Amino acid sequence: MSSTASESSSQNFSADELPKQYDHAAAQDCWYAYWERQGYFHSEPDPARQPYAIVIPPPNVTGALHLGHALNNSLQDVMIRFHRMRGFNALWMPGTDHAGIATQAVVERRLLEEEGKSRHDLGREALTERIWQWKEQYEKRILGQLKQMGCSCDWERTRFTLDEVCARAVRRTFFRLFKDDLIYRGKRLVNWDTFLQTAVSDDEVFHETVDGHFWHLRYPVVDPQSGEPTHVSIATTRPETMLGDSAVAVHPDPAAALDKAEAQLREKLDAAPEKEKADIEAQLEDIAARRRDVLPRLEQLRDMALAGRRVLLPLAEREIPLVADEWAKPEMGSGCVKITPAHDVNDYDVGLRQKLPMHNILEPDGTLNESTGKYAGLAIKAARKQVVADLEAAGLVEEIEDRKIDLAHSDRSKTPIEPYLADQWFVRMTDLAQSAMDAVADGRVQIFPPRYAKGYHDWLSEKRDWPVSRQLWWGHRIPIWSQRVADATEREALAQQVASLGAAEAEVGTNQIAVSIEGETIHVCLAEEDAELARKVESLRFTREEDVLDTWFSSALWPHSTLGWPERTPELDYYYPTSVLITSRDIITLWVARMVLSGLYNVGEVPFREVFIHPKILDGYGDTMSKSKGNGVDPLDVIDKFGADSLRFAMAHLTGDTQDVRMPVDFACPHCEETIPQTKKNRTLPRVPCAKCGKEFATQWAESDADQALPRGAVTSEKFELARNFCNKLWNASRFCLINLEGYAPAAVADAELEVEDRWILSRLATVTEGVTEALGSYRYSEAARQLYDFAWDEFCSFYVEMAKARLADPASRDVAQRVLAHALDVILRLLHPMIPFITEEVWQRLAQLAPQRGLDEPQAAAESVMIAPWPAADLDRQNAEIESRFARFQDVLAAVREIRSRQNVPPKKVIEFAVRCDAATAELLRPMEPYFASMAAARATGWGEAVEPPPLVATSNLPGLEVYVDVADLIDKEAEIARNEKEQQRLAGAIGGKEKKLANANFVERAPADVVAKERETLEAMRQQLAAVEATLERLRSK
RNA sequence: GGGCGAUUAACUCAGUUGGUUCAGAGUGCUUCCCUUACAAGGAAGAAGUCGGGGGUUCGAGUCCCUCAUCGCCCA
Repeated sequence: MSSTASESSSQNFSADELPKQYDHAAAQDCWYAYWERQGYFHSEPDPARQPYAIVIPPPNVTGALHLGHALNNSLQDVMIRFHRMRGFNALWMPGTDHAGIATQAVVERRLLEEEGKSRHDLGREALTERIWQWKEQYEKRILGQLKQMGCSCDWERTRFTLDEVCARAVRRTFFRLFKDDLIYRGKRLVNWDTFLQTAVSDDEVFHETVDGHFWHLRYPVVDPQSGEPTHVSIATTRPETMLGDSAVAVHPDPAAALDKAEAQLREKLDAAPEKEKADIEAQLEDIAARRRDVLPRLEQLRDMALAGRRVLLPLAEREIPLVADEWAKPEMGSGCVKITPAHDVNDYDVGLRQKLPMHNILEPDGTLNESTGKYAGLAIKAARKQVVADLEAAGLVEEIEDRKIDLAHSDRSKTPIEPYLADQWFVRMTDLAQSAMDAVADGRVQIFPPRYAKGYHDWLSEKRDWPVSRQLWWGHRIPIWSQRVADATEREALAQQVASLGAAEAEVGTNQIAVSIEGETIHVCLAEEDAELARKVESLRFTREEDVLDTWFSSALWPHSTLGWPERTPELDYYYPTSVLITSRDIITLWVARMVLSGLYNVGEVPFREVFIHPKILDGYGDTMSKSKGNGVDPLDVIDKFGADSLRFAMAHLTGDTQDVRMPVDFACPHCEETIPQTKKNRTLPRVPCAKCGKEFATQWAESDADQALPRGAVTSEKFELARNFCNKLWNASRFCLINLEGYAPAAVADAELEVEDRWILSRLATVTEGVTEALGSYRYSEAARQLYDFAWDEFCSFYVEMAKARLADPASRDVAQRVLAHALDVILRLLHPMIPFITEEVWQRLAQLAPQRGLDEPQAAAESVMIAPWPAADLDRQNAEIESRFARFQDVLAAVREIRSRQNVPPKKVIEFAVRCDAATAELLRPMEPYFASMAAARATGWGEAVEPPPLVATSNLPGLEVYVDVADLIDKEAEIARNEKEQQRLAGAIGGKEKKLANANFVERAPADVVAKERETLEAMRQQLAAVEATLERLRSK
């Protein structure tokens, strides 16, 4: 449907050439290619212009984009296009993230499902080769999706977190950290994914409550003396871990602990609502009982612990100490607790406090290791069964309780997490975290909405060291080579050798090689990917670390790595710090904080001046959208059905500053287009019947051949209809303009030539331009969208265009009307372009064919594309409060006439007569609008002013200061009019009573500002007049 | 347990420094209209004790306290 800009020639549009419905698909293909061809997306450093830069939060190559991405990227594109139009040299840096564990997990899972192979069957090289293939496929798909959404990224600069440029930045950063002694290796308890055989971060763990058991076990006391217990009882949900126990703990002061627990319960009891009191009281009784029955025994055990007594760990037949530690809770269970430092987070802390040995009982694959003797090789589940059986045989199982257990699962493999002691590389965070906190505290980085700064600070202030190693094959391999040596002498010798080896090109401790000593281990870090040097290091019997870096390590560098750091490129000089980062709140800590600290560390400057955190989209039930729930909306389905502009406008329209927004989700029936609300029930079915046409369609769950044979029902939302309808409205208003611009001749328009409606629309246009500019400038997207929606629809379409019709038909007034119309449309298109780029370009290009020069003061050639047109400046001289209030008067009277027509059921085509009683000034204002009452309400005015007398049988409408009479003698529904007036009488009487009371209140009159009081008096007076008019009308109606 | 958000019409949401006739929009619903830009439209209508309670104030949807419910994050 679109003609390209290049073939622009003056022509006229007839109604037939322009479809009544906007064809989004055609416009999208045409104009995206055009923009790309013209090079509008590309940005080069240009010191003469001010830069505006955004780096994309790189989407994971794990899968296709979802609605959250659509939101995130729509908002970025709005900002980029807005600033590009404002004259900034705008760069949007695109790219994707290798998403280490997530991507490897997906590929590994497919490998297992489709070929029955594990990654070890393939080997490192072959597996990463597979993942690269996956990456190529998805990167292409993701970038294609962004293009379909209209994103104006600089594709020539597309990066990938694992490409050479990013790799170099990662390598250099790691090396610097290493050299600055900010990298160290340590044993830590990590969340171990036994399926993927890697540590996962806390953020990659989700908790689920499952049915489990609580095993109460007995450990024999070694050589019990008389009066001492022969056994201690402990309880566990994971009995197999007892093989790794290092101690049994009892509280050092059980009496005090019970006191404290009791005090807390009492406090809770006082505050608790009635229904919870009984429960708390029961707990208090339990504590009292414990004080009586259990406390003496615990104190005895405590004394035994202090005396260094031991218990015998069954099965392992190992003696372990009784220790006194506060982790043991006298108010719970037996009051004693087993301590397994290598396999429980809390126990790990106890282990450190009590200096206990840490017995690791697991192999990385989740089987028990050789230290467990006869259990070695068993998987956890089997080992558990065997351990329990053996303990039962030994008579050491007291009781087995059923219990709900909170079990951590890996988000990646969906298998249970095992706490596991492993060697990990860490980044020391103390100073780095502080630098990132300072940057936000002193405003170098501003976060919007500001409340999110708190979470950022709280998280950073813990300054927890960052575990950066991942036991994966997909990622940046850690550039460290290590070797254990026998003693200090050997260590010195080796260090010398490393030094000499580097000497040819660089020296140890310079910018190529760095060395650190950890006990008897020497670590060597290389700054560059240098196969030659690496070989030399390896020839000295150093072996390279197998692990790769946490994905976030490379993402953290994104704002400067994409600009070429560590090279000091012109891009880095010019675009860094970037302008804003637009992202969602779940990665403020994971990503934003780390970008700030690494930017400061590497470049010495923050990565961005501002951060905008946008809401998260939930479905109508408040659930997060996800494929696994079946409530995920695919942006491509939305684009297909509603168009990219509708998707984008809807995204902007819902972006306020709340933390999430709800979007009720529907199925779109492929047979009849009907939307069928999605319920928690039908969203998991393979096929769903349409509520309207009754035919069935398939969902994402369709598996059987029969189900898959059905046409697929897309998941969408009715929320997009608002945006689609708006685009269509804009299209049709544009269509009207295009059809009526025949013979347009650009010329300056003098103020004297302007009609009331011209001055009104120009005044409103100035205000809206100002408002939208301000709203976008402060990330108030929904505000900007709403202002534009209301203005374009309710003011431009409903009034200005309607009123232009008559003027366009009259040769005497046609020219000016055309010029103002073209100008107004021009500004509206520019204001809307950042949100709805395709349709605005489509119209812009067509408009150019009829009206290549536009503007009122001094018509000028329009830009060749709206994308590079200048952002409208608010013409504040055109703002005119008097015209606006005068126009509002007209709108009120028009609405009153229409309302009377409607309530009296006047046939649409019947012309009615009306008169308005008002003061002379108002009459003067309204009289010139008479033609518009004719065209917009089929009403002929018969009189204006104070002298107007109501006809005998009349329908009325009372407005403050004026009264509208419609002569409907031949068709009046008298009773309805009486009823309506009585209701109005009541309402006014009530309102007047309230006002009178308020004004009689001395407090109000004295303390409220004078203008407020005066206003109140005025309205009271107006209301009294209205009441009098209503009463007069009633009297007339009743007397007839 | 700590922090943060939300609670306004049947649904999804606006409501910017407390102040006019301020309780609004879109969807849905009701009535009418295929009127020469637009039925993805036009004209009109019904519909809400602004979650509960307390407080500050002449005046509270708006500010403060508190409770309830839902949700998110952190430990």
